[in-house]
Amino acid sequence: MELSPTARVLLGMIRKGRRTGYEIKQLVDVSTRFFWAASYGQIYPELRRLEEAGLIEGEDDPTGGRQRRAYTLTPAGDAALDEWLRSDEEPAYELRDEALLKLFFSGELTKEERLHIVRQMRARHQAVVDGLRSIEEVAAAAGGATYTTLRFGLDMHSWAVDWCRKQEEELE
Amino acid sequence: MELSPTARVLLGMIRKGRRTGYEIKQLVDVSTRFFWAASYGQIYPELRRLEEAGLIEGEDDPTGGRQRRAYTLTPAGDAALDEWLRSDEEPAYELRDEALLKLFFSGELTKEERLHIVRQMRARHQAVVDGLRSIEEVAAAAGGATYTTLRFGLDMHSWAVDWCRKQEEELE
DNA sequence: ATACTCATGTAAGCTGTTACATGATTCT
DNA sequence: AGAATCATGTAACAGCTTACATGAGTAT
Repeated sequence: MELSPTARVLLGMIRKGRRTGYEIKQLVDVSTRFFWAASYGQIYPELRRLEEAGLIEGEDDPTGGRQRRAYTLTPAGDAALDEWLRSDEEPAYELRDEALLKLFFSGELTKEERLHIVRQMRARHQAVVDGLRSIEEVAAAAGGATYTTLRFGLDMHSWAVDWCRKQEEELE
Repeated sequence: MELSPTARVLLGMIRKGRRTGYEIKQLVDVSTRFFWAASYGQIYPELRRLEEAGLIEGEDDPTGGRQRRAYTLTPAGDAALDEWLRSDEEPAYELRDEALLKLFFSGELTKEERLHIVRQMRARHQAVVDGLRSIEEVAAAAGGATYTTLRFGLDMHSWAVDWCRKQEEELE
């Protein structure tokens, strides 16, 4: 059972506990967002597809008159998630960094302009560091693999901030 | 003049010298690929659009009976490239790392299985390091901004390799 | 001969975002 | 009363990859 990119994060989040599409979106935004984003436009249609495929089971669960549908994994969904987690295929890795592209083409710019690009780049990484730090305590309490990945993000973007600073010093 | 993502790399590559679509693809694959990829399916249609928009100028330049079309920047294209390079907008940054997502959801796996994921992740980063090292000498000779960005890639993925190794030690 | 590289291009399909629409509940 | 949050969903569009098609020149 080949899972779509969004299906991977949905199954993973649902295994952590019974979830609605809305809750999954909130969770993604405070945890995997920096290396695996998802939007409502992907989440809701994909939840329907996964239910049709028998990997998850939805149950209407309104709060008052407000509609709500919560999902749990079926045994097939549980197996599909494990199969993906244990698969040997080379995991996808994709990066798109506009600041780096600007830097690549900055050969004909002045020193000040190049410096400006590096500062933009540093600010970008710093913003991610700040965002991750603000949720670090919660993640640290949860501990385990969740916290490990957050640490990776924090350490990597901090490393990038340092790299930019060094670059700025060289240019000054 | 708002440039499409692919247009940015095309204009930048063409400013470095008169180029064909094929040459641009080769160049991208040995330079920006690790932070900004492009495929033929994007390159050729976009070259046509940029010519229609008056940012580049194409000239037929066959080698024997083999068709070939080489492009140069128009003054408008040159200005558009500079405008983008100097713009103040927050540069886009996007990362999609499947290994990290697996790690995030690895809470219910055994230690061996988690170790396997980290090793996959390390191999992934190591492959990029190897790829970049193989072109390092050429880039170092060219020097300047081109080499700086290659160094960033080399240093960042080397850092990631080290991070994985530490993680592996902790798990062993 | 045949395989590889040079060279251009398109069609189908997948993935994703953005913007919008709808409506209920809760907080100030 | 009005704003924010909870909650679901869709339509339009943007961007990209893959696979294929075509054909010429070059190296083995």
